[in-house]
Amino acid sequence: MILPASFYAQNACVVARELLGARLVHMINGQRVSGRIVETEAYSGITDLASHGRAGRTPRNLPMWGEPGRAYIYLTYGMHWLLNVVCEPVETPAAVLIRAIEPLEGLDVMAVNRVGLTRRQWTSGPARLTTAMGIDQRFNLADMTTESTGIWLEVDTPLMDADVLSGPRVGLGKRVGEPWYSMPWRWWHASSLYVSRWKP
DNA sequence: ACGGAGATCTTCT
DNA sequence: GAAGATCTCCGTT
Repeated sequence: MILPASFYAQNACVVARELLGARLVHMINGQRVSGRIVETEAYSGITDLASHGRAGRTPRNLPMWGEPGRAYIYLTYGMHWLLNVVCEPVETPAAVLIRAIEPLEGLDVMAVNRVGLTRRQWTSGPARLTTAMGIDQRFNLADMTTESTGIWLEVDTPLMDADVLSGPRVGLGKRVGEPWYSMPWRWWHASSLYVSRWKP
């Protein structure tokens, strides 16, 4: 079952938690390339100082104010595309960043897109997974609640709370005491080998 | 295992 | 003009 817009209309933290275990699918030339989501982060509201939505509406963050269930894709560090799903009602800036997936289908495609790297390196990071799955700015604003766009999220393996951990978000000023650091808005599958910043 | 730096360019101050 | 929701390579330990 493809996740509907009503699902994404919920609070971004709820969506981030519930997306763990869902499957991200990209149809490439009739072939399913997919993976199970094992790590997410929530960004919500103009009071979230870590979010692109903090400074009001800008050309880049416009998708965050739009329809829930759309893709928000942007370039970071001049070379990496990051995939978010827009959440909460229209006019509320919120999104969930997909940070890591476990490869499931189209492994041959991923191997080509991530040549020279180990399987664990294919998709264990927000920019790694977009590269592996062939997702870039072409899909910004794409509707992820229908197969017609070629990219969507579907129900796969819902996780129990016992299998889920949460903590501070990654990659923002790492100083303890900053307001965004105190918010544990990153969720991950505790036992997955494909979580970013994985430590043995 | 860990840390530092370079890559590369858009966005906002 | 500086920083950025990152990744990889190369150095040292």
